[in-house]
Amino acid sequence: MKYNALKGIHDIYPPDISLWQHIEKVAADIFTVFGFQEIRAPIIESTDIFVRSIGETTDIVEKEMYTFTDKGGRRITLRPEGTAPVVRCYVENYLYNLPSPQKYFYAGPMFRYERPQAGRFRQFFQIGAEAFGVAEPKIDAEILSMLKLLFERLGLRELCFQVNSIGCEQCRPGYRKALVSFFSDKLEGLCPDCTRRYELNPLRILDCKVDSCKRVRQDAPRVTEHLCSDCENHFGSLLSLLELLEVPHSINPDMVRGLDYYTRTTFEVTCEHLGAQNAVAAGGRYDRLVQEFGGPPIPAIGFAVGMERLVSLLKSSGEQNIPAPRTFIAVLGEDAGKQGLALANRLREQGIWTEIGYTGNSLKSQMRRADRLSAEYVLIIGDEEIASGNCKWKKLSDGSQGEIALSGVLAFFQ
RNA sequence: GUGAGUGUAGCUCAAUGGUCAGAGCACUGGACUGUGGCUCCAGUGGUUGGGGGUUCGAGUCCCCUCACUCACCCCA
Repeated sequence: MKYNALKGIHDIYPPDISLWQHIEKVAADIFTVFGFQEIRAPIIESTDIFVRSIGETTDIVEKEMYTFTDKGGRRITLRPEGTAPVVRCYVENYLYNLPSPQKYFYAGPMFRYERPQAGRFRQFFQIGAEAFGVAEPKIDAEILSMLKLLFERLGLRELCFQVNSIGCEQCRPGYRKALVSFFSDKLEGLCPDCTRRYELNPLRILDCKVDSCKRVRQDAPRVTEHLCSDCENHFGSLLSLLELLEVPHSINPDMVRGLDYYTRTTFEVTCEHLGAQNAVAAGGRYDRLVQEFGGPPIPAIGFAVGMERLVSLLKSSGEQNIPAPRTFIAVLGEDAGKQGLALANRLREQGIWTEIGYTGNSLKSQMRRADRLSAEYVLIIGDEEIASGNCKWKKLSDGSQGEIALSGVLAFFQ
C-alpha cells in the first residue's frame, strides 16, 4: 500500500528546508531588534474563538475550517490563522498587566480547507507578529518598516506595499450605507457574487476582479473619504511616518481584508511574480478584538507572512546556500572503517560536520560522494595509513593533498 | 463548491492505433587493483495513475474513477 500526504498538505525536506530555516532565522533576528518576542500558542483552539474573531459570515468560518468534536464533546478547530490564538493567550494570561506595549511573534502551520492552487494550501505556514497596547500610528509604521527590512534582508525586490484605512466602528457604518446607496441602482451591472456581497458585505464588491464590477464601482465612494476625523488623522500620520521611515507604499482604497476584526489600518505586501495568490504578507489593526475577547479596550496591530509564498519567491530569485560538511572520511577495509568511525566521532564532538564512507564502496565512489556533498576536505584512511599512523587529506576545491598524523587531525580542523 | 488542463522510470520528457515503451539527468559499477568534477561504457530502475470498453492490436481512441496543476472563489 502506498500512502500519500493529504490534499494540499506538503512535506518540507532538504534541500528546501535550509531555505525555510534561513527565513525563520532572519525573521526572528529582525523581530527581536524591534522588541518582539516569540510566543507559542496552540494549533487547536475552541471553535468559538475563530468564529467570534474572524466573523461568522466570512468564508474562512463558513466553509474553510477544520473543525471536529473531541471525545469530551467540545467543538475544536485547527487554527486557520494566528492572531486569534495570540489574543486569547494575551487576555487569558493577563499579559496586558505587563508594561505596554507587548510585542510578540510566532511561526507555525495554519489550516484551511480550500481547493489548493499556486500559493494556496490546506496546511500553510505563517510567520506573524502582533503588537498590543499602542493606538498611535507610530507602531503601524514601525511594523511596516520591519516588514520592509525583513524582505530586504532576504534579498527580495519588486514588492508592492499597499496600505488603506477601513475606519472604525464610528465611521464604517456610514461608509457602508454610502456604498449600499451607491450600488442600489446598479445591481444589474454586478456579477452574481457581488449581488450576494451587496447583501452580506458590500465592502467586498470593491476588490472583485470581474471587469463589469470594476466599471460599475469606478465612481463608488472611497473609504478614505468617509473616515471620521480621528481615523483620518490616524491614517494621515501613518502616511507621513511611512515617508519618514522610507517605506515605499501606495494607497489602495479598494483593499478590503477578509477578516472582520480589522479596524483602521490594513495593508498588504504583494508581488506580481506570485500568480493569483499574490500577497506575501498582510495585516492590519484590530483595536476592538482584545475587548471582544474579554480583556480591557486595548488597541493592537499585527500581520502574517505566508512562508510558502516567500519560499517560492526566494527559490526563483536566488541561488540557495546548501549546507556542506567540513570533511568526508573515506575508508578502505575493515580496520580503517573502525578507525575512521572513531575519528569521525571525535571530530563531531568538536562540532565539525563529518561524513564517512562505508567500506563496501570503492574509494572512487566514496570520493564521488564527498564531491556531491561538496565536502571541503576528504581524509583517506586505509591499511597503509593505519600502519604509518598518518592519513591522507585532500582539499576538493583545488585538489591539493598531503599527509598528517592521525593524532593531529583534530588540530588540523580547528 | 465551479471551470479548464495534465497524468509514461526518482526527475524532465519522447514514442502515425502496429516488433520487446525509449532518451537525458540522477543512482550503482567499470575504463583508472587506493583519488571527486570532464569523457566513454555498462547496469539498476515501468502493472504507461486505476478500472472498464472499442479493435486482430491501445501509452495512443471512448467511458468511469483517482491524483495533480492552474484559474474562479477566497486569502498568507
